[in-house]
Amino acid sequence: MVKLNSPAPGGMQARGSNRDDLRQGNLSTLLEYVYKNNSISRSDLTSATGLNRSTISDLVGELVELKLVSESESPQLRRVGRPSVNVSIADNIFTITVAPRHHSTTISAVGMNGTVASRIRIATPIHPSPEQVCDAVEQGIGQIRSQLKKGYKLVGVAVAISGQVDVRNNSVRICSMLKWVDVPFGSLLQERLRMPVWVDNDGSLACLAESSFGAGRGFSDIIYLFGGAGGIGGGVVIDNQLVRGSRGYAGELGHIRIMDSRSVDSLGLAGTLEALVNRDDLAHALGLDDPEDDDLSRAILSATTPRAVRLIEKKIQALGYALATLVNIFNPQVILLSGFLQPLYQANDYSLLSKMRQNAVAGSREHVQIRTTELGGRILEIGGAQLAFTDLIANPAQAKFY
Amino acid sequence: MVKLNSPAPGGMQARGSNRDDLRQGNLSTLLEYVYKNNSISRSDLTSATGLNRSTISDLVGELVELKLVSESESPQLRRVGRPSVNVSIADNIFTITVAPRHHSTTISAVGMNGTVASRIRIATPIHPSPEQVCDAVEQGIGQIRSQLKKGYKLVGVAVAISGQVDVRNNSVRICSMLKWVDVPFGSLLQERLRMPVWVDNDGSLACLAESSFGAGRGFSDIIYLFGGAGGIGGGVVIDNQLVRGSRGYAGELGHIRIMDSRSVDSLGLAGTLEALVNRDDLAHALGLDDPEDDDLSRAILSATTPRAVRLIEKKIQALGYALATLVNIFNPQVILLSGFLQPLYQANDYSLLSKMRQNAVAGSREHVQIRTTELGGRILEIGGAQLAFTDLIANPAQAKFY
DNA sequence: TTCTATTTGTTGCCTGTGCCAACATAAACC
DNA sequence: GGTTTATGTTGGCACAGGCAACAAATAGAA
Repeated sequence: MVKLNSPAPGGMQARGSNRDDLRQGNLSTLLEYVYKNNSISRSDLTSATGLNRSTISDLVGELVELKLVSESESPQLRRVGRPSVNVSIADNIFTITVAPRHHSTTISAVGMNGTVASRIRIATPIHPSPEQVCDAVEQGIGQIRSQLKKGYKLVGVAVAISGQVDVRNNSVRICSMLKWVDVPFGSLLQERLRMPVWVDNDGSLACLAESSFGAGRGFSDIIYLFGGAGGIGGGVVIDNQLVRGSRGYAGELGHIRIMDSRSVDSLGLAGTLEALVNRDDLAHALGLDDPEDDDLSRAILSATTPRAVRLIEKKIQALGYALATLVNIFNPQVILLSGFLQPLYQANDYSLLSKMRQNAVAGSREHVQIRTTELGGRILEIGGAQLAFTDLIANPAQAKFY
Repeated sequence: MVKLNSPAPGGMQARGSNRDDLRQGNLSTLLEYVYKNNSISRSDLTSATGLNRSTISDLVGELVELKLVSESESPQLRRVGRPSVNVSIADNIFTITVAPRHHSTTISAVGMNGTVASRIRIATPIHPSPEQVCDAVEQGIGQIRSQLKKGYKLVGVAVAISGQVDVRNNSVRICSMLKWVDVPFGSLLQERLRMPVWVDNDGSLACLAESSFGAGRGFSDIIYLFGGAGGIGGGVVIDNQLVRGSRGYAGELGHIRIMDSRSVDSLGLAGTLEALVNRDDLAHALGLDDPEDDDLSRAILSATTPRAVRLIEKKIQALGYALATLVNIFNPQVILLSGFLQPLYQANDYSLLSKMRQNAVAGSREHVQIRTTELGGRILEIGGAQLAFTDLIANPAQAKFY
C-alpha cells in the first residue's frame, strides 16, 4: 500500500498524539482500506486493523455520516455465520486530473471508486502558455460538471507534468514539452478554479499508480521506468513510500549516466540512459516514422534486419547498465518497465537480466524481478487521483468539496 | 531526526491504533527527544510535542519509573518563571558495538548518553572465521562488563560489517574484508551471547550517525559517501528515513557505473565510481605507500607534481559524475563526503561542484550542498548505538536488559 | 524586602475513545 | 426446528490526555 507523505513538515520533529489524533488516524486507516479495496466487509476491516468489532462499527458509522462510504448488504458468501455488512467507497466523489501536452490538454473526472467517469481532450495552440492551459482546464471542468450525475463532489485538481515539478509549491521548474520555465502553475490554476490543485511529475504519478494498483501491487520497494517520445522518466518507491526528494525533483532516472558517449539526452547531458536508449533511434532503425507505441512495440519484437537487431541489443545492454546502477543503489524487489522499454525487455529478457546481474552487487541482484506494467492509458488518471485523494484520506473528517 | 523503521512488517497493511498504542507512542516520542538531546527540560518537551503539561508530567514520570531517564534540578537559566525540571537520559544504559576488521575486532560500550565508555581491540587471525570473531566479542564483552560501573544495563550488540548485510535476518551476504560469504553472523553471536544482536552495513551505520548527530543534522534528504582502503561505501537518507531496500543491501553507492573503463572495483565491476576513484591510485601517484588517512589527505591537498595534480583532477571529475547521477535520482539537500573523498573535495571544490552541476537536472542541482563529515573515529560506534537503541526507543515499556 | 508578573509543576475532574461482555441476529449445517 | 458459527448491537468500563485552578519558583521593579 504505497503512500504519499502528507504536506511534509520539513525537518519538523515528531509531535505527540492525543485522543483526537487517535480517532482521526483510525478513521483515515479505515477509509484507506475501503479506498484501496473499493469495497470491503466490516469483518475484514476488523481483522485487518486489529480493532474491536464495536469500534469498527462506530468508526464506519462516522464515515457513513460523512458520506464518504456507504454500507450495503453483503453479497452471498455461502459462509457460516451472520453475513457481514459491506462498506463501499462513495460513488459521487471525484477528482479532476489534468495532463497538458504539446497541442492538447486532457481533463478527466476520476471517481474515488477508480472509474474514469468522463474524459475530455481540448485542443490548445502548440506549446500553450499556462494561461491557455488554464483556459482549457476551466472549459473542460465546465463540461465535466454538466456530464456528471447530480450530487457529485470534487476534491480538487491533479496535474501531471512531463517535467520537473517543485511539489512544495506546485510550480513547474522546467517542462520542455510545454516550453515552460518556472511557472507557478498550481497557484495560477488554483486561483482560477478556487479549489485545491496538486501538481506533480508524470513519472512519479505513474509510479504511484502502478505500485498501488498495477504490477507493483504488494511490493514495498519498486523502481518504475517509462520510455516515451519525450525521453525516459521514472519513479521510485522505497518502503511503501514514493521518493520525492527535498523538493520533488527526485526520480529523474533517465538522466543517470552510464557510459562515455557523445549522444546527449533531452537536457543535453551526454552518456545518460535517455541519451543512449532513445525512441527515435529505434524507430529510425526499424524504418518507422513517428510510430504509434503499439507499432513500435511490434516492430521491435519482430525485428529481423541485422542493423535493427544490433541496435536493439545495444539498447538492451545500455538499459541493463542503468538497471544495475539502480539495483545497487536501491536493492528493489521489482523493476517495472513501461513504454518502449517494455518491448526491449520482451525482445530479449535474458540479455537484459544478465547484463543487469553482471553489474549489480551480489545481494541485490539475486531476488530482483523485472516486470512489465499493467495499467495502460489510464495510468496518469489513476496516479493523479491518488495524489488528489491523499489529503482526503489522511483527514476524512476535514473533507471539503467543490 | 533520522529514523530507522522498526522490524518492518514486510508489505503488511497499516493497523489501527488503540489507546495503548497512543500511550506507547507518546512515551516513545518523549524518550526519543531525550535521547537525541541527551538532556531536555520538561517545558521544552511540552512545546515540542504539543502535549499538555500534565500529560508530560505523567509520561516522564513513567519513564523515570522505568529507569530510562532521570529528573534533575534545572541549570540556572536566568529566565522569568518557575524553572523547569530537566530530563536526562539514564547514564547506565549501554550498547555493545562491534567492528570486525582484517586482523582485529573492536568492541565498545556506548552509553545511551553518547559516551564511549570503554573500547577494546582484540587481535584475531587474519581473515578471522565467524567463530573467531564470536570468541573475540565474547572475550571483549567480558572485559567490558568488568570495566563498567556497577548497575549498568546492556540492550544488545550492534555489528558493523564492511560488506553486504541482509538486515532481515542479520546475516552477512558477502564481506570481502573478512572473506565471509553467507554467514548468519547475527544468529551465531546471538546464540553465544544470549542477547539481541543487530548487524548492518558500515556505510549505512555511518550515514545514520552522521545524519542524526553530525554534518547531516537538520537535513531530511542526505547522501553520504565514504572513501576508504576497501573502496567506496555510502548511505542514503530520504525523508528522514535510512534507505535500506528490500533486504538491506541498498546504498552500494560505490558500484554505480559512470563511464567506460577497464578499471574494475573490488567486486570486479568496470567503470564504477569505486573503480575510477581509487585510494591506491592516489597514494601511488603521490608517492605514498599504504599511508594513513591524514597523511594521504595532506598529500592530496598539497600535491604539486603535474602527474598527481592531473590524477586528482581526474578523480574529481569522476566523482562529479557520480554525484550528478545521485542528485538526479534523489534530489537531496546535502551530500556528505568522508574518508579520502573529503580532501578531493577540498582540493578543488569548485571543480567538483561544477562537474556535478553540469550533469544534474535543473531543479535538483540548484540547492544541493556538498559538505564534509563531522564525526571522526567514533562514527561507527555512534551509528551502531543508534541501531541498537532503536527498539528500546520504539517501545520503552517493553525494555529488556542483559 | 516586598510585591508583581511570569512560567512551570501539581491536582482533581472531565471528556471521549476504544474495549469488553452479554445479547441479538442471520446465515449454514444437521 | 435446533445447533453451530460468525457478526452486529448495546451499555458500561477503563484510562489517556485535556483543562482549570492552584501552588511554587524565579526575575524584576518598587
